[in-house]
Amino acid sequence: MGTGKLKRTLSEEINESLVDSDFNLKGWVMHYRDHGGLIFIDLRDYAGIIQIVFDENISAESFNTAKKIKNEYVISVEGKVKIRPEGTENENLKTGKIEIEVKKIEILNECEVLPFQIEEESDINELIRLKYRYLDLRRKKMKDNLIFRSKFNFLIREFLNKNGFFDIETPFLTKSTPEGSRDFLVPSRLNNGNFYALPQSPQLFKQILMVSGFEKYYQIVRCFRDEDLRADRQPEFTQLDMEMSFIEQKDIMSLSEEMFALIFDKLLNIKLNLPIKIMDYDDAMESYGSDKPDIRFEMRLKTVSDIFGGSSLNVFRDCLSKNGVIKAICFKNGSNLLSRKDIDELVTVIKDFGGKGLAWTKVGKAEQRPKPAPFTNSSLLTVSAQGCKLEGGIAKFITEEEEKILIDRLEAENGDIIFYQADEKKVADTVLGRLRLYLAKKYNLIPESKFEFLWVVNFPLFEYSEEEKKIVAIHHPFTAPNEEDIKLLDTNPLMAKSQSYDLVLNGEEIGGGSIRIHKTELQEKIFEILSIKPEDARLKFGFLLDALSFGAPPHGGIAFGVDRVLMLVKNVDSIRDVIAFPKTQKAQCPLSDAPSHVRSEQLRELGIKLIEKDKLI
RNA sequence: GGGGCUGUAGUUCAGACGGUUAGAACGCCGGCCUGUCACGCCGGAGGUCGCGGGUUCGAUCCCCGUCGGCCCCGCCA
Repeated sequence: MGTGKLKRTLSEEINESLVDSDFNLKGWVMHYRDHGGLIFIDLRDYAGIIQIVFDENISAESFNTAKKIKNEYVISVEGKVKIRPEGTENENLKTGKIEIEVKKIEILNECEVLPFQIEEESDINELIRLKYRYLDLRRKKMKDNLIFRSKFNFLIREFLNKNGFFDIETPFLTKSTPEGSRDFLVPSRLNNGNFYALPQSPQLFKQILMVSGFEKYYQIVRCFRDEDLRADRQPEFTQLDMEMSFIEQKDIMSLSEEMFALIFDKLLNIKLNLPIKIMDYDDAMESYGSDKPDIRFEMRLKTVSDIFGGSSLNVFRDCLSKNGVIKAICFKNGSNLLSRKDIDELVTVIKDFGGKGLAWTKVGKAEQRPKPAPFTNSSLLTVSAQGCKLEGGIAKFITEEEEKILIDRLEAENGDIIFYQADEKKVADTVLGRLRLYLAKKYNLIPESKFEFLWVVNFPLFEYSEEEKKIVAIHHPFTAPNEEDIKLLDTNPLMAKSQSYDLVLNGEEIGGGSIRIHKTELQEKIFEILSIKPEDARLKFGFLLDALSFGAPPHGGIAFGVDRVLMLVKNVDSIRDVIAFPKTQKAQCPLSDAPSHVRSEQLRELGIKLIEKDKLI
């Protein structure tokens, strides 16, 4: 007996108004409850779950077939929609007020015993999840994530199409792009000894499309980087890549904002406050010790170098004499949250962050008490005008005057702890910035349900690389300097700021872009500063330089990390949970078993001979 | 390249000073059950304790190595 006269209906389409109508449903057996003379099945299709009932008095034949059913069998049933008997409704199900009384059933496919249960509450080992990813993706959470992703992509395409953008594909088999990461290489059979590189991003091609006159380009595109993996890094990941001509930084920013506002509104029902806040790179580093500040909480870094000009503390004095800085953060209520042992452990943490040590003082309530005799070693000496005093740690090296200004500047109150870092500016900033995040995470200072966007702008154009002993580009070598900084290129290029912008969400960089250089002369000057020889530039990306010389319009763009945005928005811990078929930390795919050996003929065709790694020169 | 956590039944986890037969829950198999919904009840099967070596009378447990998974640093926008 088969089903099939009726058109298939999805579980979500069935409701109480359809009582006594006949429907055909197809799907997977989620739960199977055999009560002897009555069998219940929770049938799952992609849209949801509905209960179906087999009663031997309604259809003995169906009932007998149903006896053979096990979990995850694929079935097709025909039956009537019935209101459930009073008292047997299931409030946890959208379809919990009704059920399907089955008249006909067909088993479309059976299912082996599962390696893990589909709706297991506890976390299954990720290796097993990935090996049986098709089963993992049957789980509601994973399915929801991927369906959300699909809607997200659709909304973006719709929005950009409405705004005059063209979706144009760019090659995957291409030439190494000038961004910093390691390329995935693809050997060429027709050109033995030569290799394609998979694109780290479509950077050069999208600029060339601007030269071609498309004016507005976008692509939701795979990018490849052969670097070590992290929870938020996969070797292949997806960017929303955009480029526009005759445009300025503020236009790209406001378009991006509009797009995110639409996404948050339509998909999450959250209204974003536009415009998104903008912060200078320098301010971000100064106040948050990071170029991607998490502004969901305060605890800003403060420079206190001036206070300690004449400090009796050797570490501080030495640091200042070497042109270093002293920075501090105030950890609200830290004295109560942290034991002495916790504080000591933070010193180890700080060293992992690259700091030399960690100075601290507790903030206590000042008491009216007689001043101790001079030359005592008590740390309870000082009393500030704010009714607070510093105690413990380095307090004994801090004068009353210093204390007063410190407490003021850090807005410290009774019960707080102040942490200090004395080092060269960049180190002090980043170390304290990381401590800020560490403490916030550990002591739950971050409002989890909040979404805080932030633009970080005015990045330096260059930085000096100690490793390479030369000036390198912060963004990429096609980033345009700020107009007013062009003159600095000849005098002090490291001071020049660029027309670039990063979009940060909850302390994670989710996108970045820049206005590009569209004049050959300026581009050549940049190469010169980067010590890239003209012949090397030609070799690597001569085709872009050529293109720029044929009437390139002013242009710029931005790219967003789709996986990361989805990870944040869906509040999952890893981008693997928003990617259908991700790889393990060793960049392997347990499902397909890639990467794998290839046949020797394949290698011969490619002119490739394998040698053992330790025999490499 | 480095640091941390981890690997015991199909799954999630217990476990022991180094000492009889390594446990639980869920799943699986068999049986019973007409209102369940993570159904229930009765019975049963299921283990190279990741792999290799060492110490020991004896190792799942201790030591060394190795492989895998996850998190992080380096690396990477």
